Amino acid sequence: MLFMAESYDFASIERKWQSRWQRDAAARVRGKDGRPKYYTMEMLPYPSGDLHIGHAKNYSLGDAVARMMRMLGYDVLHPMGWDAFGLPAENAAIARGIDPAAWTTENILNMRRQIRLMGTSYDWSHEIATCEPEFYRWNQWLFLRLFERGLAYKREAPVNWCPQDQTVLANEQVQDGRCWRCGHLVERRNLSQWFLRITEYADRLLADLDRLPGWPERTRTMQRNWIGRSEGATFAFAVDGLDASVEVFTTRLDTVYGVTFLALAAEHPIVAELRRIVSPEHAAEIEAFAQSMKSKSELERTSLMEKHGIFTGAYAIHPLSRTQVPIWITSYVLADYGTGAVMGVPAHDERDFEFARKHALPAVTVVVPPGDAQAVEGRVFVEDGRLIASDDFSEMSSERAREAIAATLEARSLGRRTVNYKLRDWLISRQRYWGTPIPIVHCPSCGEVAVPEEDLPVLLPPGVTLRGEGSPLASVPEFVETTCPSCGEPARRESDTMDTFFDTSWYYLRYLDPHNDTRPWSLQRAQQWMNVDQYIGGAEHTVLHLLYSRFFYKFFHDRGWVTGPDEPFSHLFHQGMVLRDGEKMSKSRGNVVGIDETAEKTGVDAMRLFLLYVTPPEDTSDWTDEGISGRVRLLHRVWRACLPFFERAAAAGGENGRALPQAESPQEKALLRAVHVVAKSAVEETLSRRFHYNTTIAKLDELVNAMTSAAGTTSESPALLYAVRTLPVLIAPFAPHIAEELWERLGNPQSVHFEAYLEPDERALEVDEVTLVVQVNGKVRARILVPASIEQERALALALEDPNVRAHLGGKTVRKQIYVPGKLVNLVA
RNA sequence: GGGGAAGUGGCGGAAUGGCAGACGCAGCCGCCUCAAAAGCGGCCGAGGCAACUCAUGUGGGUUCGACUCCCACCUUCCCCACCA
Repeated sequence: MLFMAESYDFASIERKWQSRWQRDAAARVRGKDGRPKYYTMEMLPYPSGDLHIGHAKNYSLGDAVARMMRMLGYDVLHPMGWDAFGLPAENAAIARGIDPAAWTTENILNMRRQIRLMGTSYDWSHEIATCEPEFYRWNQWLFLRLFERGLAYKREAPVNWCPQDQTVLANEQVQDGRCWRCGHLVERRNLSQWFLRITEYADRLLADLDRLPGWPERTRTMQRNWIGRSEGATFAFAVDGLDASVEVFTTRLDTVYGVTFLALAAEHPIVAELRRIVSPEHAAEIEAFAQSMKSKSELERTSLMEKHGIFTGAYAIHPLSRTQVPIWITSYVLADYGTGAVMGVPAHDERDFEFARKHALPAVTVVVPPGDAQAVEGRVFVEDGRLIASDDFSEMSSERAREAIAATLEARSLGRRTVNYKLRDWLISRQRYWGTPIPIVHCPSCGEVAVPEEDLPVLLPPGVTLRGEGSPLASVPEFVETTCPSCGEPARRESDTMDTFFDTSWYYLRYLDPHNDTRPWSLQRAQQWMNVDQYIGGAEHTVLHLLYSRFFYKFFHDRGWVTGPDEPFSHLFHQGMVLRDGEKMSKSRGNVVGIDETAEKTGVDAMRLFLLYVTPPEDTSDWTDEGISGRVRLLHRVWRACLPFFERAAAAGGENGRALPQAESPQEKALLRAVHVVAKSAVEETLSRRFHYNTTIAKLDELVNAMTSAAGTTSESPALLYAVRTLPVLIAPFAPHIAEELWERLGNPQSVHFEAYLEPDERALEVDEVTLVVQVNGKVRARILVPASIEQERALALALEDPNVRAHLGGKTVRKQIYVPGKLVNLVA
């Protein structure tokens, strides 16, 4: 051997191209050059410190999509930013006695470096960080637009309070009765808080899910369930001995004659009044029960399933039967759903049944199954059926009875048909520092006054000592003490900050126009770029971020700030998690795969290929060191396949040999086909938005195998040269560094990422010969090699000639012949 | 309790009505090497000497033909969960 062949040195190749791409701003959008727009983005990260492998999977996929779409001729906007406000920064600041801004900035610097280290193609000229005044002033501006429309309001209500994080939480942020962030049990507290009236949009948020075919079905279903629409009726029971009534909501008006008690939540406003009219003993019991409910956490009250309750001593009058029913206070009625009171129908509701049995309340059967009416006596029957013992409504079907009873209640002004939602208004106040100050001033005479637009942003005061208790901003006199913008008298500034989900409900619009200092974004930019064509991120945001964003976008649409469809994300894709050797990665387990180490050990091209190859992107992937070494091997094979052509191809000039050559042999034909099979897969997986690049990369393996064996027999074939010249284009979206390096070494002056992707060529994809499977009665009995263009007659004749086929036919007559061109013949005897 | 997704070799997966197991990982054998690594070539679901038979969670069904479609069941994972 005269000299050592140069081997694939991923470290220097990756370093070289990352700095060159950054210098050339290679991923900038092109602007108006007639190409169709494509807005694709990944969910922006929280700057927690280090990029983890889950981010890497998200961005490997997102970057492959962006690069594919660019090479397919689109003007691609692919931005990145930072979800930079939030509790971890504040907690880190408390623990270390530092400024959350400093901690956040440091993390952003590190993670931006790591995202670049992955060789991703983001257009950094659109970068945003939500903690910067030039971003959050527009949070405040948008809040004021919501406020002036009555969609932002302050109200005292029982809310979720996390004692660990010392702040309130939105419903969506309570999981299994615990804080989504720290896992601490959530308490119930009555506090005055800011809400956004998302319930105003409940109907549209629900109905429009049907107009999002580009969203995963499970995500739409989960949102549907979360919104939880139910149709029913609301009607009132008069309280005996009191000039007041209690409204109840029900979806089962057909069971109304089965009511044997009325059940109230402990917080129901009528409870205080009842205490006045009942005996002192009952009043004392009511007080004690209400107190015991108050002291219990939401989880204890609702998830422990034990149904507690007491009789109040008061009675209500059934609006239809005019009978007396006892009024109970129970643990299982929710204060903030429906009316906070329910009609108790033990015979036809599981929960009422359980409660009635425990407290010896009677059950009255009023709906029976069509067949055996006796069968349900003494048991709970929750299905629809035929009514009995229900005055004029007896003998009706449940469905008809619901209509008829509702009509009667409406005619007599006793009630009305109503729709209820599980969705509650979105609580956005947070008693924390590191978030957007709510731009409101509380004036003793004027009430809640909006901070004038010219005074925005209300800046977060710097240098606040954070102790992790109390409301940090409330303890800063220079911040809180102000004058009323309306009357000029002394007033107090609102000290709550916003939930960070406010920031991420519209950040995709700020990306479009990140430096606009007169508006959050311009209508022109929104018209040019919205909607987001592809959004890729984890499934954990299904009912949080993705629902809030839809709400905001509909509001913007109604105000005319965006045009076109009133949904922000036309296509949504959830990538799966990444495990390591079947286990979750965590610092405590010590099994975290670091981006920096991986870049050093295997290179990021191999990492990107592995993450896309190991599973379909929506599935959970398992990171193994052996697995990634398979992708490293592939890249070495790619390199070696191209290596002998560096000098020759460069000398021949980049543009030569781009046309599909004539295949001189079956092997060459197969090689050319393998090239176009990769292209076909890549294009189809991209445009279908299935993104199963695992199959594309498997075909790339096959191509490289074919190139390796072709090189073993002939090194001068035009087909092999064509494959070598085309390979960098094929792999550019998935392994961008090696693609660029090979492209340059093969004599191309311009970046491979500006090339058009290889258009799958039908001539290259077609085959001359196919293996026809011959079945007899559905079982494979022969395989015959035939010309691809074979006629049906001829194929059947050849099939019948096969000795094994004849043996299995055993002389019987063929009753039926199935012929699938290019695939199989089935002879049914 | 409700809803959703999924069950295929030792492992990740491919095939979505037409040759089950592409491609890779692991393993085994060989070549190369003084040796090892790398690389290259081969084998790799089970049974059988073979012809073949069996095999995609289980049981049915539709079909010339089912991993794929339908029904029932089992298992796993995820989400919601006293929402009247």
